[in-house]
Amino acid sequence: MRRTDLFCETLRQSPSDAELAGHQLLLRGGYIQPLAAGIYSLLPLGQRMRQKVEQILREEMDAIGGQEISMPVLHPAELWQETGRWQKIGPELMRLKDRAERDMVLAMTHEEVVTDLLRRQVRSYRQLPVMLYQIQTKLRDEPRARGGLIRVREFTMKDAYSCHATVEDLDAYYPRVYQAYFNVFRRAGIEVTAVESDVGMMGGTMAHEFMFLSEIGEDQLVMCDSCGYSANRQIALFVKGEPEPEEPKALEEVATPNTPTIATLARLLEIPESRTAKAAFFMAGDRLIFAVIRGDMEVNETKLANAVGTLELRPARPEDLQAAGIVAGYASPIGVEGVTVVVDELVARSPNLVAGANRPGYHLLNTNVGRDYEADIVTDIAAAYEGAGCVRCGNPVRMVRGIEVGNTFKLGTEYSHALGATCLDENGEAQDIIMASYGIGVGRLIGSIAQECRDEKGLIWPVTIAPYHVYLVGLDLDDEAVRSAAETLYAQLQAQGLEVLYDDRKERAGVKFNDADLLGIPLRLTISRRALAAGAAELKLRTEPESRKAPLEEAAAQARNEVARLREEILARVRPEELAVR
RNA sequence: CGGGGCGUAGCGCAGCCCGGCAGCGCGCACGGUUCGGGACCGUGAGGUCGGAGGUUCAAAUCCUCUCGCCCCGACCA
Repeated sequence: MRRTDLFCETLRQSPSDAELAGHQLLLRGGYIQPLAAGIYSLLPLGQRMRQKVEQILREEMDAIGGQEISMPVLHPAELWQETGRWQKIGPELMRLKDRAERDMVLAMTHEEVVTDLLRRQVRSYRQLPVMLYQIQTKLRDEPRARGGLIRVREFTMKDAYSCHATVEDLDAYYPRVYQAYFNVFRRAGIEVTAVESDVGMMGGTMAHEFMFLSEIGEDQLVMCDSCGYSANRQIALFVKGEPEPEEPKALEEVATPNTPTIATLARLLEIPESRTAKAAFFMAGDRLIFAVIRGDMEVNETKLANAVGTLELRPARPEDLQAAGIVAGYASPIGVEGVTVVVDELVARSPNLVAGANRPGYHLLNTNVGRDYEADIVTDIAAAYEGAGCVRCGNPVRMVRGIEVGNTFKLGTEYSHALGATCLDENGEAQDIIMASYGIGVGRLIGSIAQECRDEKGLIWPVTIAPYHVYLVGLDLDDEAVRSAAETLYAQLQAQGLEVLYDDRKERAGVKFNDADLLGIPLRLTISRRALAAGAAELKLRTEPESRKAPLEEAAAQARNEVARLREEILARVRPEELAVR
């Protein structure tokens, strides 16, 4: 491709509404163009990268028996009503009506449709297993799109669905997808960390997230350097330690003016925060959830939501508390009616905690679960924190941030049961089909790589996904001899099977070099009067500061070898991976 | 949805308080000089000042409403 023909305008300054470095570079390099918040066009360079990533995805999915299909983006609402997600999922699901006023859905994922396919097509266990995948547009009305391609409202996702006659078959297959996922990310040039995760709106029994570790990530991960335990903070378990055993003492009210927080309370009473019980309030629909946790810990909302069996948990507002007669800052479940009390298991086994007296300015000493109040649910609802004890080995864990670039879910029979997708087993009995779903966000992956693979001059793409292999800089092109040598080299490079972007513009050297760096093409070749005088082209890796001379007649072959070497370097990272489990 | 910020030429910004000709840099077009890491000189094109309403002799500027974009939080895969 000649630069004079390429639809690509590079910017010297990045648009002011771009925050992340990777996003800025994608904009400056002319890879993407925003249309609205979280909605982007891919320009030719961006589209080429998407195709590179998609090709890797196809190869890896095909290698584990995947068959590519294409499912609609527009769905009738009935299908989503059948699985209950029409009701369960909030405004994130895009809904619309067609001209006949029928409710429709813009797909955010495709479990419903693929399960509908199964119930129409599959009758016997002999037709299973089957792995179907597609690379398709997804729509999610994110409350807050941000970070360029990292978090968008419309995006391309590779989603795959495996369907099995037995749980054992799924269990045997799942690790193959897991391995294929690692292969995909490594071939695309990045390392990810797989962690066990919450099943969230997908439902099901086991899930992994493939996290690209990055400071800009929005997910928090718990990692143990000692034993390798890793989990999303949403579900991370940890060791809470044993409270000192103590005989229950008599309840006692004390005046504690102006101590609405645990910190002020502990200071006033001169006790550690761990000797207090903290109340936190959430709404599950119109049900008020009264969560009780030890004063030195935080509530993990995902654990709490799972405990009460809801997808929609939101912090309670002052008016919610007022309606229930709860005094914020001085609340405890003692004597409070009409709410769901969820007590962290650590609180349940900690004697004599200080808790609110349910009137302003007073607390109760020596509260004990079971004696002073009853819990509707006792379970683990505490959030892991930096330095908490690892659940597996007890050593302190570390909190890191990550971007979820892929996920895998064992769905079980959640969808097949709801939609009646069954097959007959060996005994001629109808069984719900066992399913799993697997996603990888293509744009998010590219955005993550852009954020990671760059320097102060611009992007530095892994050769496996770079839009072009070689950036051919032609200088002094008004000199006929140089121009003809450049044209010849351009043709030779292509004849070597290389993808070449040939900068034949009437620009000064600095402009072309800077553009080459900005665009992040792995290999740069320069041909100029000076180079020609030496009978050579100059060859430079994007990652190296200096160029070297390559005799003209060898230049194309050397370039091919360099690209092959870069590719092998990346592919050498592909290796077997053990399933991460708790 | 809560808090904060910003909408002026393709991009980056000034002008707004204190109302009075719509500006600067980059980019773009043309001419010339340059020519190996974002050159220089000259000429030029390009703007319903996000939109609507109001105040005023007069609004980019003041007031009201509204739309959009960004950041933090809430939420979410």
